[in-house]
Amino acid sequence: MTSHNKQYDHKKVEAFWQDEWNKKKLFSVKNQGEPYYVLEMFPYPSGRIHMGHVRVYTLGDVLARYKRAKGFDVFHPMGWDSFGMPAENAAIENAIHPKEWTKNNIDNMKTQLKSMGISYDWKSEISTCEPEYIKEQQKIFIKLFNANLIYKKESWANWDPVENSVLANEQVIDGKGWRSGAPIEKKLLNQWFLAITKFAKPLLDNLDNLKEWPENVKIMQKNWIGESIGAKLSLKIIKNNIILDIKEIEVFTTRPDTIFGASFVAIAPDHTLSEKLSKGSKVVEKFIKEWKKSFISEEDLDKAPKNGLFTNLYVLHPFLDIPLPIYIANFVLSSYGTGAVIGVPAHDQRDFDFAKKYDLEIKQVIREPQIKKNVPLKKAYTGNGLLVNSNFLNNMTVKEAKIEIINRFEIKGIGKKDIKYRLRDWCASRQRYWGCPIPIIYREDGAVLPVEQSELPIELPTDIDFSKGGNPLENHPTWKYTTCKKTGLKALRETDTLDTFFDSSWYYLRFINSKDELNLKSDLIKKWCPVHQYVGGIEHAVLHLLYSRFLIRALSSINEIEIQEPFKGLFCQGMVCHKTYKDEENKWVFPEDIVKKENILTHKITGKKVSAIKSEKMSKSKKNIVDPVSIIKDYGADTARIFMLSDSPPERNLDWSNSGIEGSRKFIIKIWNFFNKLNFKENNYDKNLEFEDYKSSDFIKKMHLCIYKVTKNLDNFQYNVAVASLREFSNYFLSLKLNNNNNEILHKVLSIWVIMIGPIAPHFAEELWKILGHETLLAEQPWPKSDERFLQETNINFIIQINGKKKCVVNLPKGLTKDQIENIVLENDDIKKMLINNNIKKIIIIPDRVANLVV
RNA sequence: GCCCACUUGGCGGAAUAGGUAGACGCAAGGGACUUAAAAUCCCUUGUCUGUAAAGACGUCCCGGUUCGAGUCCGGGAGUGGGCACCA
Repeated sequence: MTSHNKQYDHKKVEAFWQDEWNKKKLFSVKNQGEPYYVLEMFPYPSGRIHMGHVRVYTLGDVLARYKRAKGFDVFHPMGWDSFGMPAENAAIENAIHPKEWTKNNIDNMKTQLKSMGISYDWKSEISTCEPEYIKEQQKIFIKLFNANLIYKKESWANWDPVENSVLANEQVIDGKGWRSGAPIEKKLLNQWFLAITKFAKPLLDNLDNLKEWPENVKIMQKNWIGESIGAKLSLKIIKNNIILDIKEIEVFTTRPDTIFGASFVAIAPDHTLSEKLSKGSKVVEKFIKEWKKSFISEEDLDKAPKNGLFTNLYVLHPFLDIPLPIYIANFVLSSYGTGAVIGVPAHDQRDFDFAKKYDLEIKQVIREPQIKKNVPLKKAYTGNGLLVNSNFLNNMTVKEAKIEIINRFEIKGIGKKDIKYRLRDWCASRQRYWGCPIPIIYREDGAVLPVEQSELPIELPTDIDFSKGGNPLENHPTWKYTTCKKTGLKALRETDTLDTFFDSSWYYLRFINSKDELNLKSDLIKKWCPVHQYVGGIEHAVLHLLYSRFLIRALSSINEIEIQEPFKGLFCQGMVCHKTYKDEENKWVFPEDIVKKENILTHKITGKKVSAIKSEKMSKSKKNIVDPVSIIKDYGADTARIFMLSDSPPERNLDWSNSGIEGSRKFIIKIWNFFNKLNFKENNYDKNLEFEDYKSSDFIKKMHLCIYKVTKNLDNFQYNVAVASLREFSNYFLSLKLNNNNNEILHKVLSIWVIMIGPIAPHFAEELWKILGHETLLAEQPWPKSDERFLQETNINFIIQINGKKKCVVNLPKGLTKDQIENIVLENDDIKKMLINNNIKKIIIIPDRVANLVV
């Protein structure tokens, strides 16, 4: 038994129990019970965990421990997303090899993660830069290559001149590289693409079946895939004596109903016609050249002025026989639809802005229902209404007109219904060293072939020189030179490596049998997949999660795997935020360097005045980082965990505060002191619980209510409320005036409470469990069940309202009839007084809840 | 510009099914203990009126549905996040 009144030594306690769990291999798969795969997004090994990690891994661990207690066979692995840019940057800046840098970081982060006491099955650890992982990934690549789901094409790429590499569009922020910050230029490159657009429809449709995904993530993916139902339409070019071999332009429009309002056609600067025109025209050539340089984010472009260049060409309006001018315009994207649009200024805002600028006709063809007179439009009208000025479409609704006009297109043989997606194929090529090599060779006779299986994995060369810049593999003296094993012909290796999103698109499959050869059709994968609960940041709502969904579908379409979706349940946690401060020179200041005197904030060292800005996501640049390693050292993992879980709902942002972490520590010490005052003698309990003020039945009732609440809260991811419910009940037992501290009921109730705090503060709970005299491990205890009988109230507080406002509360037995209640209400003295000058018009009675008198 | 989310005391937040708004915590104030401080414990704390009893108001704003709205519907404002001009 633990000695009394000793200090709670979190370092000793936490290390001890982590060791015990480890020795007993508690967190390995048991192969009994219903399988439950809990996975948190694996980290990039930056070298130090941050508060965001602490939050997400705490959330995942609460779930894993809770499900284990509930009898599930929990699989909870952890690994490393270990390829990527920072290792290469470190190599350049600090002359350390990426492999070594990454390995050191993993070692450090693993130690830090272990200090948090998370219930990982470390046996299954994986790292995406290891040869075993690369090998399996290259096999997957070859499968997709052979099925034509990976292909090479020339395409505009975002060229980062500092990194000498291509960035995906979504990796470009404000026209700059998301890591280098360098302005991005357009460059045409031949690159590897994954055919995600082939799966646009099923990826979209199956979102409806992801019942355990947050609605906002599904909406984001839906918008990202962006299905548009419209029409494809061919327009004849007239008065064409410039380009003779192009006789018509194909446009895609989602609003074919507005065709009678069309006043121009706009094509993308890289449309075939634009390119042809540029060869014969200096003006066009200059316009396109400017467009190539002016790569800025699409968002900025949205706000930027619409620019266009008249081509001196016209198309013929298919129904009005009038010429419509063709413009090359900066707001038309070649990657969407056909790269050409038909401009209807009255009913599309971009077309409206363009028409205003170039003085084109704005002809309204849909009447707004509210407005009667024909007032000139101030902006485009995109809503519903009846068609006007539209010949045979007049008086139809938008919906009817769409159907009719497509009909007419088909009769005339100029167009038809068409569906387009805004989703683009996934560019997976990276001109970098620290990534998975693409297992392809280019033979001297021109053949492009996958590497033979027996040669896998193709590993990176270790002797690498970063001093030249550019693509290190391309620059390596020997690595790329090889021969074709079948023919003996000379060949060159592909020197692009894979986007790290590829690595993270299937890693959850690798965990399952991390050491053996990957068999995607194995029973183990069928047993554990899809992942029952995936936890991670909302920032991955689209890319990572959509790519993962795609990869499974691609493999499943070629019969390589038998699951359709990677993640059954998804939970996205909020960011960890902290106050930011700036001094008078507008420089960020560390919060710990600030002193407060009479409500004036000053810098501890410089003495300069400092002002609080706001609470923002923790980031190094804003100096509002709190280091979890020192927090765990000073306060302990359990205190950090309790703080992470209290107060803020997991899906919302959490504000770091010192008083919050202090409060969590006080709670632990308070409970600790209480438990140390107890003195249970096993097998010698007093059966009758005696309190000065309470009946034991109340105590048991409250305990069952607590079980009910905490269980429900955990099931609903309301971890903050679960902590509150546990504190609420602890406030109750802490306040009891005990006559006897060796009581069986008390022992039982406290044991149950300790089991329930287990997933939240696991080391602390083990320690309390020991104080209670148990010789088992708390982590192995089953979750308690609340007994319905104790949740039934015999009396309820019944509310009496007058005109919907609460007037008084009476305590009534449960189950009274409406008539009985009405009598009681009308006989109530307070109510009688209030009714003296009023006539009752109506009485509404909801038994066991409320009565409302309408007067 | 477009899309999404959010808005409840001094603060973080709670509130099955529309039925006692403010659980739990933080901060603040008062008290006890102490030579003193820290720690701990006890009390108070949505706003307004009132000595009090009590009453009125109150979940971003405006309107609606309802006997009854934090909760449902329509419109608006503010804050945060995302974005690839998606025709």
